[in-house]
Amino acid sequence: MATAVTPPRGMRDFLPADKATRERALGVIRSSFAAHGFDEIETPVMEDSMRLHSGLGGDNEKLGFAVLKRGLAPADLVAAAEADDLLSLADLGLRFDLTVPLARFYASHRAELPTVFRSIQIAPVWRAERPQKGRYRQFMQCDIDIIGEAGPLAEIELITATVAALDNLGLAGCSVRINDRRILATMLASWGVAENLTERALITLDKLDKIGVEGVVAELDRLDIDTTGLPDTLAGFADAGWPDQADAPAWLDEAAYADLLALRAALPGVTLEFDPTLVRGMGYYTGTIFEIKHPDLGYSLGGGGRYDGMIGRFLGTDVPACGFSIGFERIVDLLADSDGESDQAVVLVHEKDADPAALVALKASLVAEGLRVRLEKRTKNLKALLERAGAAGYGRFAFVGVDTLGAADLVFKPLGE
RNA sequence: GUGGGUAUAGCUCAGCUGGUAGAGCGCCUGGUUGUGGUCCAGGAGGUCGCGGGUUCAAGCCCCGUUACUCACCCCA
Repeated sequence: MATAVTPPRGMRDFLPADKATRERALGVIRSSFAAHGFDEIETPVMEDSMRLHSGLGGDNEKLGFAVLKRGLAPADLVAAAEADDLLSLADLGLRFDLTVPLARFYASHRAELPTVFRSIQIAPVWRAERPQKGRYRQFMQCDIDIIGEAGPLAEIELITATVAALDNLGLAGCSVRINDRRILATMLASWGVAENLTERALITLDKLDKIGVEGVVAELDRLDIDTTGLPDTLAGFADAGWPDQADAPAWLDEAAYADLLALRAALPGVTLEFDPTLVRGMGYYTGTIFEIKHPDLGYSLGGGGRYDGMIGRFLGTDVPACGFSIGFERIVDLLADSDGESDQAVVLVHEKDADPAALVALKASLVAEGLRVRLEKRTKNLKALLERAGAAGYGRFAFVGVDTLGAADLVFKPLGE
């Protein structure tokens, strides 16, 4: 049974009903973004291996699928093994996100793009992770990015467009958690955390809502970080909300926090939650970071932030950039499968020996009227056939008999009875 | 990378303390119905994931392995 007819691990086939739901959702997201002035681009699914492993992808770099160089000889394998550098056998890799390719794209086409470029990317990415619920090895990301805007307008436009897309999908209850890398940096510095431990400390801090204050303190202790007084500070995070600026805690970076307050004021229709423990894994973020939270899920529906340093890695001169990504697979898992039957889609049930030319002519006349038409050979079990057609979105059916000469002779009945 | 669960017909799953492989749905055939979605009868379809072992005898017990799945880590 479990033969090799299943798709590759963590990757999926989509049946017609799933595909229809996905395409509908993609259409909503695409048009929502476009309405807010973003323009869609496309880049190759592979990038140069060196570029993917330039240190910008954080831990995701380790999860990249590498593509072997063509024409490798056994001696090449031996040499790579001896040098302990297997990655040298690959010159290409499948992209693990859409941000690194975008930075490459922008560096390549800057002259042809507007000063402030607002991009849409809706495309699959690949990560060699262990699959589980809501996690796949091939998945769609829906990214919008604004390149060339250093001010808060970028964040405001990104959050507005993303929230609009979620609203248009009918997804209720989502909120946006927000923080700033500068706040995190100042916080850790105020605790006296050494530079080389900040990454580890941030990962630990990120887990506060899962392992609690005691868990975080214990992990930080293990990193040899002085945790005196920390339990009180961390406990305060739980119900911190938006602290009063005049009465701000000592660890809070005032300038960065003022920027966040300005964002909140500019986004009155959006549920923005300030969360000083929001970290996000990507090392390339430099300023604001945000994540979409859904009350029913333990993982985020998307996220993003400002990455002002990244384009400069490819271009030589720094260009400010900020992006927001929707995790399409996690969104679509939440959407109802409400395909809905359409009266404009009809099924013609005919006998096995019906004349093909007559059937197709009949069908063509209905198609010309704007209907969607499927021919079905009559089976012994009509009920099953009709139920499947109904599930596929067809709303009516009619029998084609020997006395059916044209569309006018068809008697349509509703499906889904 | 770590840990748990599962693997039997096309699909969903039963299968007791080891003793000749089962159901429902779907599919096919004949009849019934005759503007038809009903019902009746019959039929096809399974190396029980794969490889070893224990036993007179293994779908069931033991070891290994692969795949799927859930959780952790991390992430969308």
